[in-house]
Amino acid sequence: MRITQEADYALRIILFLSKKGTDVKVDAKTISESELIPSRFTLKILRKLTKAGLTKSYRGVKGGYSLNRRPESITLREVIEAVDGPICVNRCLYDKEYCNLNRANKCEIHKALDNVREVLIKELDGITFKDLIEKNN
Amino acid sequence: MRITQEADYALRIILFLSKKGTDVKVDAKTISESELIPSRFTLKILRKLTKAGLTKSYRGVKGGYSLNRRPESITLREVIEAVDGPICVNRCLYDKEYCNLNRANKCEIHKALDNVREVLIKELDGITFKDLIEKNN
DNA sequence: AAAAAATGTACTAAAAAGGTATACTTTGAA
DNA sequence: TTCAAAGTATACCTTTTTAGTACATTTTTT
Repeated sequence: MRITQEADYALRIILFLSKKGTDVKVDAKTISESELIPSRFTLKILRKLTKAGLTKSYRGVKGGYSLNRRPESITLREVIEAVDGPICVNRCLYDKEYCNLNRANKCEIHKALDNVREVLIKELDGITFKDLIEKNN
Repeated sequence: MRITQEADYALRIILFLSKKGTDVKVDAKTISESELIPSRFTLKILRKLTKAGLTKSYRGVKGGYSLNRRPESITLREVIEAVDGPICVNRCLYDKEYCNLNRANKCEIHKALDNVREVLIKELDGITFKDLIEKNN
């Protein structure tokens, strides 16, 4: 029932960039040193974030990364999903093949967990990086 | 962000026993066959549930398991926690040693995830096995 | 006393998480 | 016009967790 360490790092990276401002470019080394994330791993995560359209990358000397969207439009959910894949409380719901009862649509447990999942998503979608920056003041 | 397969099995076991009624004793083999849970694994899970006070066990010939509490008093949360341990969205929050930033109390990400955790717990605590049985009708 | 049940501990295999290595491409500046 | 500092892509490796099994023991009913 936990997000991965990788997603936690990703949230920290996006928060870091949000604090810098949308058009500020920062290189991966600076990010990894500021947030204490292993440097190769930082690059890997940034590639996922860039692929998801959350960050922009600049190659070459003086390259780096910046936010690709405004902090108020980025939610916790998006960042977590960019790294960990879709939010999901129970694998049976996400991957019906996996359900050894094949009752996914009838099973009361699964229906209840699906509601829990919706509540969770709604909550994660309700928190933006602008919210997080402002709380800081 | 998922409960384990083991917790999913546990929920199914408790639902199964809830449907039988509080004082009905069922042996592990019957449970495992009805719910398609590997038989040794069923026993292992039932031991955790018994330890947590959710089920009662009877040894010897004609032994088995029954619910130890009324379905209206057992929540999704309790069953999940009996098997997977405490509900936790981010390991840093649960295990402060683990947080490589050591900012757990200041970090806005962590504060936000802690709120998410509370929402999640509240939701899981709000659903009892009586609710699940009744939805079935 | 034998059989049918649960218990306890330890083990193992497979999958996922977390992180690293290597070879490559792009770009700015000397 | 090259070279160093950045990012890219793919593949690999190690550790931890998950999922499940094995085996010897204990309890209880018939």
